[in-house]
Amino acid sequence: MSQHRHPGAPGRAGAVPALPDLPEATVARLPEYLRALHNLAETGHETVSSEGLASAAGVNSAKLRKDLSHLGSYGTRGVGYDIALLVDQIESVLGLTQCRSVALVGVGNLGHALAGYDGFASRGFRIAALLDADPSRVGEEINGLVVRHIDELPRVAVEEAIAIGVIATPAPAAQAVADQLVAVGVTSILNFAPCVLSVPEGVDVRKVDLAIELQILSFHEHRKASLTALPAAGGSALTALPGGLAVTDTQEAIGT
Amino acid sequence: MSQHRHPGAPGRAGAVPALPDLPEATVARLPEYLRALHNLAETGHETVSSEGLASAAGVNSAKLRKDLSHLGSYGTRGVGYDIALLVDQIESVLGLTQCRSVALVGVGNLGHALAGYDGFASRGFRIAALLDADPSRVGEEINGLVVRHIDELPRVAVEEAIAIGVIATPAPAAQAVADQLVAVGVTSILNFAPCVLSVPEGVDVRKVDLAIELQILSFHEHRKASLTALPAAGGSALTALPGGLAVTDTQEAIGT
DNA sequence: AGGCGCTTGTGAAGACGTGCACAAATCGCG
DNA sequence: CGCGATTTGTGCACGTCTTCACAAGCGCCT
Repeated sequence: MSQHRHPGAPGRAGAVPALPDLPEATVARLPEYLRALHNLAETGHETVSSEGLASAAGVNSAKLRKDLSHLGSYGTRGVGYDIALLVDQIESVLGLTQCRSVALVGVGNLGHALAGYDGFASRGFRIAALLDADPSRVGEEINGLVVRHIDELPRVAVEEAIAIGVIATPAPAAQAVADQLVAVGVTSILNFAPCVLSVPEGVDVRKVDLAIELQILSFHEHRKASLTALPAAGGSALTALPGGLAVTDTQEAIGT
Repeated sequence: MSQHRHPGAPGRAGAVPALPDLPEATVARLPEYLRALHNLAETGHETVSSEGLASAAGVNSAKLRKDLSHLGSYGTRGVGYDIALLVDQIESVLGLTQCRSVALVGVGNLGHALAGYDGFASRGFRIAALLDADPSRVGEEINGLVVRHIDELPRVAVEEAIAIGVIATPAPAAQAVADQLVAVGVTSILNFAPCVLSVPEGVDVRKVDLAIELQILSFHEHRKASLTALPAAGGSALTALPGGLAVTDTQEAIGT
């Protein structure tokens, strides 16, 4: 399929030493650390303590230290972490030293927005192709890119060296698109369609469902409402809300 | 703030017995079950086994049974789950029996798409207000809703009984918006801006970062590439890819 | 040079989530 | 009426993740 090759050393110290088999939970947090580090670097910092970086990333400092230790960290006791070095390390581990090309399938409401989202380019991803099955959408130009028909995927995949596929189609079309992506050698898929994709082993699928997030919030909202309503009485009471409300672990309040 | 009340019984058997303090992991999966159940209901099914529902939702059947048992499930041994009853149960637990009003702040690229996303309405959420700080965007009509200035938030929050705030602004503006939302009594926020929000206790924040998802995929892509490249030799080898590839837990391949 | 304060890295314990495997329960059929 | 097929609900063991607490290491100041 596609032959990847890490182009030389990351830039500074030792080249990728090994792939230390990181815990998934750690991998999921590394991008957040990376973003926080970039922010810190832009504000002129040279080094940062685990405490500082942790609060910037919204996590516990012990967790952060353990996460970084997993990738054979480069901190200095009594000082902290060298920001530039750490950025290089994390980017190297995440495989961000090379720009990966993304094919976006489905140029509807959401696809349109994703095509114009500049957060991708700024993190080293290049939207290399826009595809859609609807002929009336083919030919449209979005953000400097022309929408092509999904049947052109095989050619596009080779021409643009597509590494990642993003599915932003309606749910009924998603499985077929996924099959087509897999057929042309894509092994990483980001799925925005509200459905389960079945893919062969070796293909990674991550799902983002906006409605699910709202429903989870709804649950907590419902629970909070019950907690403040039930303890009072049964009827319709305009109870003054007590000081201590419910707490969840989604994100902790940061004092400072 | 807003007095919620579950309007009578869910529709059939016992009214919400209590709030059984579900595990977070379970709560996160309930919406997925709900979607699968709706699909099944539309295709004419009356009941479904844990195995069937599990595969439709992309999870393990044991996990599904345990999840459902947490909310005092209503399955019948030897038969399965009554779909209509289960839908009512889950919707009741998630607090979806009432339609919740959402305020969407930030009508840029992403906000535009979210405003037009019909997946919200179909799951019982109503986008009740569009807000933006940019005067040039105020007054624009999107999907039948007029964009209003963020300073009108206090009035809008009361008029529309806003329960959930969605932040789709650029990162630098997100914290200020969050503060404003909290100030008008919103206790659930869905944040699309790539930054950490600091909110008081009792306020739930869920974050969706599209770029982070891509970076996680990038890591796995990177790892898969290393696994197929390193074991061979050091140089540039066009190694035939072995049969057994890497597997991740994000989503398993479904054989059937 | 030596001590002191600060910060990292990590062992260990606890909390949480997952999956197996099986007993209990229900239905349908002879 | 009883039996077998089927499926739920769950006790238990295992693995993963989190958090605490502290020793080891580093730089700075005297």
